[in-house]
Amino acid sequence: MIDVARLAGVSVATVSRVLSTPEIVSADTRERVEAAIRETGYRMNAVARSLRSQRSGAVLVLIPDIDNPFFSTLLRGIEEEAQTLDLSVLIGNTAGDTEREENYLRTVGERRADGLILLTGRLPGHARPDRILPPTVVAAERIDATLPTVRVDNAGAARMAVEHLIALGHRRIAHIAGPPGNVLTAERLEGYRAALAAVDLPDGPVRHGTFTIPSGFGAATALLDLDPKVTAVFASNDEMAVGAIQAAKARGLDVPLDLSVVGFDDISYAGAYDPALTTVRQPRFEIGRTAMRSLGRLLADGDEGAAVPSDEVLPVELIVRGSTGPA
Amino acid sequence: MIDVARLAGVSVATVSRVLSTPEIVSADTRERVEAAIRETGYRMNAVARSLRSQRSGAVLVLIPDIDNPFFSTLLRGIEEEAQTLDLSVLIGNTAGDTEREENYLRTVGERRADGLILLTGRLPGHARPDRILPPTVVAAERIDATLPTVRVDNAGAARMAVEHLIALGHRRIAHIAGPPGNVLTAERLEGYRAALAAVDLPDGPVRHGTFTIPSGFGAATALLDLDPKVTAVFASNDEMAVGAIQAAKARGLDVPLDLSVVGFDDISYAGAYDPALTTVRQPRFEIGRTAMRSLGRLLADGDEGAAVPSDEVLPVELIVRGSTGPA
DNA sequence: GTGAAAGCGCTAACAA
DNA sequence: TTGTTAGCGCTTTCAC
Repeated sequence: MIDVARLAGVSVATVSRVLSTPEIVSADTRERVEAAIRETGYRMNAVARSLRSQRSGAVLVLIPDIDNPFFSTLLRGIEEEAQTLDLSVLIGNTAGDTEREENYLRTVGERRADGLILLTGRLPGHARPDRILPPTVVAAERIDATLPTVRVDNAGAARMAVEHLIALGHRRIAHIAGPPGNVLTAERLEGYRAALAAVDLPDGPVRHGTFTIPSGFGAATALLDLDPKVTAVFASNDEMAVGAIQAAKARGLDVPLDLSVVGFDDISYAGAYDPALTTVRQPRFEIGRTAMRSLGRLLADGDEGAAVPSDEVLPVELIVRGSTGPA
Repeated sequence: MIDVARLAGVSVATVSRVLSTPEIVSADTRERVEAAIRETGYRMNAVARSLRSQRSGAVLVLIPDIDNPFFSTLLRGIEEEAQTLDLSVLIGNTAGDTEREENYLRTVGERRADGLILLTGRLPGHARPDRILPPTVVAAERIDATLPTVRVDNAGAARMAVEHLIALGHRRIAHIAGPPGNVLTAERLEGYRAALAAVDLPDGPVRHGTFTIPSGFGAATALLDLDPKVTAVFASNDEMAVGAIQAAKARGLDVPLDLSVVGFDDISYAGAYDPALTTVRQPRFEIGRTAMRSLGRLLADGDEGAAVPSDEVLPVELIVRGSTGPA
């Protein structure tokens, strides 16, 4: 920077101004400085800037499993928006490990990141209420009413899925829920029940899975054993729905002729499966993008904006494909 | 740090030593300082350390599409190893956009990152030979003989896949290749031809796709129209293999009874598909991990290690599942 | 083994 | 509008 200043015949302060607030520099000087920057091939040292300005210009994304297509799309949305905000994205794959979470949180304690996006579905640091979190936005799940959140209406979306089955004439509709204790599990189960209750249908059988294909297979097998008159299954995510289809095929049932199956999420290969999966599409990319946008606002506003934690609910869409048909 | 020093009755220099090189501090002082750190809840400012030590402690990963399961697993491997090396991972999703690539490269010019991992399959900056790249490792594809690379033997792996078909008695084996001009396309095509040549079989028909399901569908349809006597297809990746299976089903062919299909990559849902896909598994996680490990070494060694660019070739594995059977 | 002090490369008062 | 200067919080000689 000293070199640039010398070449342009100005002080380093002026060079700094051209870089951060060009509008307060006279057009003439600005051009001279810009020419000097080009000529010297000068690149700002972002670390020095961060030290002085007390902002790292980076955000940390805590993600349970980057390899899960659901989260990787969220991440892509985050990344896209971060780029337009000129912020860097640090990733922290926690693999559900609390210790790793703690490790990564240290990162922001050490000022490597200014803000935090939580995709982990739970509060870090054992939710210790004494711990002061940096500017934080929660995506995909509402885990704390005091934190700004971007999510979908899971209960409403589940209800939409089950109403689709009801409209097709199904009356005995089973549910493969997620693991007990999970927020998503509870909300989607609630939506399932609400849809049935709305048309005075009794609850069908319910089994819990773990959001994986094998668990969906197992749950569907149990369900079909329990009540062979079931004609439709609503699974709490697409993986379990695929497992359910496999279970149906395994016992010689045709999907959708003998059994209709609806999933949740619309992961990328839902449409490629045979039969193509009817499911509820979450706007994952948009959720990520919106979360990043909110965090950007939070960082720009200082502490003011944090006073009113936002709760943005994005719309879902029912995608009807080949895995559902008339009862 | 001043507070900690005061509380422990030492100078800030000693606190710094306890943090970075504890072994040169006497056990007694060290304990006093550590106690003071705990008591004050002091956290090191990583930015100040970076400024002083001229190392950001971060690496930048340039990735074409974070949403592609192939790349997200690579990224997970990178992340995992980075964590053990105590390095942060910055992601740059380029979406194949040269301008974005340039933008991200600026990041390292600005000293936000110390090193670079390229998953992009091409040299950034229009491969301008004048440009000096920071410590860089290339993963998954060999794009430059002067850069350390971690990859698999694509030709050998493709050959392995085709030999599997030959062993099953197939004699008329078609190939769905990737887009022309692509390194992977060329290497896998070469392996396909080598396998056939080794047993004096003529080349089967070849069509190019774009590594997507629809392109695989289109290519397989064209192939089957062209030569109905084809009994097996080797696709250059799993997505196109799935497309090929869909094409076969669409014309009433059974897989694997009428047509055997082999893919490449073993993406996560290859095993979930119906029929489950026979494919060549790339050790994606290991590739990422190894690339990060190499970069870590590069960063630790300074410029010395860069003299001999490494080329690590990791083993692949043929995963035989339901999509292939006897001719 | 420990302390004093000089920066790392910027930004932001404050002056001019 | 521009320059001077005092740090941001650390690490690392160089003394002692």
